[in-house]
Amino acid sequence: MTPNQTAPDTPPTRAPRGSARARLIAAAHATVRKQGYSATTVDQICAAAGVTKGAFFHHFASKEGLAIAAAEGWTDRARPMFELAPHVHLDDPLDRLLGHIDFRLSMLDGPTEDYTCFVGTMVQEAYATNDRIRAACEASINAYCQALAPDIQAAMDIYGVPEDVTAIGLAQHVQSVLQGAFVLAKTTNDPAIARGTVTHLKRYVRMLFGSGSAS
Amino acid sequence: MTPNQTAPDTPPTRAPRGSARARLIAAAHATVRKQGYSATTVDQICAAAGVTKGAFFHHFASKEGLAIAAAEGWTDRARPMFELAPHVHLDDPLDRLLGHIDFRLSMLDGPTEDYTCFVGTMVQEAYATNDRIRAACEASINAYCQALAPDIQAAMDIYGVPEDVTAIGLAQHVQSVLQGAFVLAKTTNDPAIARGTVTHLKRYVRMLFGSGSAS
DNA sequence: GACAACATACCAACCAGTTGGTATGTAAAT
DNA sequence: ATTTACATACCAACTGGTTGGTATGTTGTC
Repeated sequence: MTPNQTAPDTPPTRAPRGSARARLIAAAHATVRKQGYSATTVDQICAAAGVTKGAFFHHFASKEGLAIAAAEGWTDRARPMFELAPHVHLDDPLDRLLGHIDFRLSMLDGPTEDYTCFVGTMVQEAYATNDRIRAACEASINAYCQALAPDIQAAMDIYGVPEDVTAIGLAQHVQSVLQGAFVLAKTTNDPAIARGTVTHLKRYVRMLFGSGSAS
Repeated sequence: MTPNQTAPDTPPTRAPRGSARARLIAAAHATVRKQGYSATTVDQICAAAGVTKGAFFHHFASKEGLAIAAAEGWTDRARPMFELAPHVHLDDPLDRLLGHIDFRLSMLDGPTEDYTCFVGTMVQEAYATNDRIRAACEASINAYCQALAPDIQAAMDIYGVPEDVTAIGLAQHVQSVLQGAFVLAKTTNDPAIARGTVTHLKRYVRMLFGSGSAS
């Protein structure tokens, strides 16, 4: 007759053993993208992950520890998404670059927190107050730019670009426009402006490489 | 002999009466740009402004109230800086636009928190959780784009641009690249990448308008 | 002397992190 | 093939410090 014994065999849908760490990182991604880092509490992350605080501090030494692990996890999560996209199999490197921009453009849809960047959001709150988090965010952004650079370099070798344009510099510009697009999208809570700005980016890349691709 | 009575007549350099509101807004700008909104406490803002909590809640109903006032104050603070810059007196609207980009480029120097955007930082933490702050940030960004649009439109009328490029859309792109430049600068705590990305923006504008200005 | 502009003292809620414990797996010893 | 010993994974309750906000007192100004 005890009221909390609704059924004799209903452990409250506890998450499978061993999944807590991954669930906490995923919960951090979701919650921080929506609310920012400081406004996100450890309790909120635990609730979203479906684990208790004890599990949290078993896997991470502190909230900062999770933040750093989540920044690394963000890179791991993004990598396959970009590497498995269809445009990577195109022959022409410029087509691959433009295909990537189109791919990023197609992601700008749905709720804001579903397409914005975890590390871009977090670094804004951490750059001056927590250098370890800042460095973890830098590493993640840097990995993205480094992944983009080879195709850009190959396109430069074929088509040529104005002097003092570098592959890594243009990759950083791509990343920069995307991050700015996210900020603008947040001001209206609508991806329309973001799509416009990424479309400008695509036009710039086309113009830079002589307005004609090989295909 | 009480040790904290160093001098009989030293009121602890209290701020002049009537300045508290403006000082609090300026302190909010500085502190939020450095730490973000959530990590910034009311006590910190009061300390930076040199006033007490009583003064804070005399002028603002809540922390949210200050945030909204500070977003409006950000627009007021930026306006004269842009309107009084020398390039606004150039005859050619494209020269004025390029002059503005150069002006923004020249601001990318010194400590990160001195050139980044208050509303851009704040909206990232507020877009999903506080619609009043979000709307105040939107208004500030929008005012900037609206201020930029007339020169862009005039340049378009003279030089022409590809179809489906609009003045307001290009103004939003300029703002977007700047916001992205700030995010990238925060990842390295160095404005070098930001300068690179704004240089790409300048090249894009030049190419868009046919690569030759009037002057 | 009345009202605005502050200052001081205080509070309830909240938050990161701790404590002490339990459940589950695993490997060596018998 | 058990038992013993230990390690990992997790949980619920608690705590000390912090935070946004309030209640009340004081000072300058018209």
